[in-house]
Amino acid sequence: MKTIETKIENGDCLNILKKYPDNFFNLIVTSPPYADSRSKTYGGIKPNEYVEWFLPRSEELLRVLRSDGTFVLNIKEKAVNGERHTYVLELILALRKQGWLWTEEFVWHKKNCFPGKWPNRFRDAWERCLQFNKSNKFNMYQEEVMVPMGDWAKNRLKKLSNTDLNRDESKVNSGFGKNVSNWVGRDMAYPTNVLHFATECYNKNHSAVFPKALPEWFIKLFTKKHDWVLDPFAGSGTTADVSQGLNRNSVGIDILPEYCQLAQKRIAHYQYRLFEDEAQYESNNTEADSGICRREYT
Amino acid sequence: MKTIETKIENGDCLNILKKYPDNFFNLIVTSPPYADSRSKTYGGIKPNEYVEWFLPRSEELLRVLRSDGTFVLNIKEKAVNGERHTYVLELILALRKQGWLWTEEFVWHKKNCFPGKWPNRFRDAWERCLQFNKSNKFNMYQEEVMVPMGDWAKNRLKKLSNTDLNRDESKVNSGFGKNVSNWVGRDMAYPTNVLHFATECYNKNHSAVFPKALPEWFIKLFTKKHDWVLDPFAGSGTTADVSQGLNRNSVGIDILPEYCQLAQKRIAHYQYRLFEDEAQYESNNTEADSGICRREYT
DNA sequence: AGCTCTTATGAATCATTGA
DNA sequence: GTCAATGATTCATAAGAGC
Repeated sequence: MKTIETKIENGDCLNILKKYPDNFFNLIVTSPPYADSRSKTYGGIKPNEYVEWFLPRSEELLRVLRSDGTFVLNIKEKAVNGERHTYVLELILALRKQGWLWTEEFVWHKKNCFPGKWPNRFRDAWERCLQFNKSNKFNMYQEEVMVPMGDWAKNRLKKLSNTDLNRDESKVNSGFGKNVSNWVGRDMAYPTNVLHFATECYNKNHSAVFPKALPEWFIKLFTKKHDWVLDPFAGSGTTADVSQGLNRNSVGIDILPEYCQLAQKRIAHYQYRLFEDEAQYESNNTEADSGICRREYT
Repeated sequence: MKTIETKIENGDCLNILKKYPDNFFNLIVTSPPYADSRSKTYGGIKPNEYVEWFLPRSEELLRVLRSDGTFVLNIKEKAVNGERHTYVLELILALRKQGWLWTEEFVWHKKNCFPGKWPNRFRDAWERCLQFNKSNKFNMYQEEVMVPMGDWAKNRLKKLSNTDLNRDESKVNSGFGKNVSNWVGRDMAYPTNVLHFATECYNKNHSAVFPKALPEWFIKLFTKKHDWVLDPFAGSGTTADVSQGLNRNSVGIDILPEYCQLAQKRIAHYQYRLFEDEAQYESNNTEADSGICRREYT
């Protein structure tokens, strides 16, 4: 029986990370503050200053990441003066100069993107999930994110409506039945580099970052149990929460005390639920208060 | 009834375009030869030389495009030595320096992408469709590409609740949902910047996989009938073919004579079919104008 | 368990107005 | 003239309640 640690630390990751040794984390997955958004609540970095702001922090990330580990960066540039800003492109180029390998770019398709209408632009329904590595020998557990084909097909068929049929030209033309026959006999399929997740929109009083499904997918793909996961811009602690649920150790850092408190509460809540479920749980409030949360694993 | 012109020209677009006047085309949509791929069949440009090769040609494109026109570039970087190459990012930055505005990046999600398995990479299921403009006052006919609303709308609009009327401002006080009655009776919605098209894989002898649905969508969105469409890397002539079918004038340029012959044949065939089925063709067109769906949701 | 119906809200963007 | 705040526009999802 091993213990899972879940730490929430308050401060700028640039400073906090100094405490951590080289080559420690197996995965860094984060959604940093986007340029020029939430300027009131999150210290708003200007698009033109974004790369300059980011690089010292990514330098620390490069140090604490293991050589077989992975860094996943969820980000999307906004429209400025009718154009997409280029700071994300410049960031990718700068990170490569810093020593990172730009291994892959996943697309997160936001199925329920924000509504709106403009004369010269459609709604933005996707974000980048940039994968960086220190070496091209990195750990990847592809089987852990395989899609069960049978269930998927069952669900898909059940939910199939006439609107779906109208929208799906290829199904109409090529015959849906023919495709179904392809699925028979195959249980699991590997995914692609396009991820389809909806943003979470339940009642929340803080600005949501990414949906749990997003870090969950990358944690499964790039780590195994008892590995260490870092989120240097933790926000309300989604990554730490998910890591705990998947039996991964994790560290979440955020500069705002309010967010750290929220994250702490999420983790504590989880601990409490566990406590109820399992009688032999040994309570350790001292550590929980100091930002460490232990979870049993059998 | 006016005449639609469809020209196929053999040669390097860098030279051919010199014949064309400034501010002539309403839309340029193309899928240029990707760097380092198809090197045997298409004169393979090396990734490191790609920007340098592209810029003189895009200079001509900038000249022949009208100031209210749009340039759509379908492209995707390949993995080189385990990394995504950066030439597309560099190209975007270079095009901006050349005077283009980088207005938007659409994602083309390839639903039936090429099968395969690698130890450190999933299948690549998306490509970029980069939108560039000469000014932020460009023509966009959004109604032409509207899609049916989801099933949710049917139930949602049956009864207007009071919460719809006073949606409280959670983060950004945007006064949302003030007039839900606007939705009643609507059955079409505007699309997003994520496009779901299947690749056409029936013609194995052409190396370019450019499904008709892709240029079709952009032609409908950015041009009206009798406008001029250019594809400077026409390949087998998909853009010209589709333009003709949508009653747009077009010019397709390709450096390979074989491709030009293929394209020529496609157009002739189509013309013949047009002549035969004129009545039916007109009616189809009316339907298309009223919003037949070419887009899929997952 | 399942299913239907209700309801809140999400890293949005542009045009206009005001300082 | 540049920058900042405000108003207007809008779609799809999942939690939760009810049956």
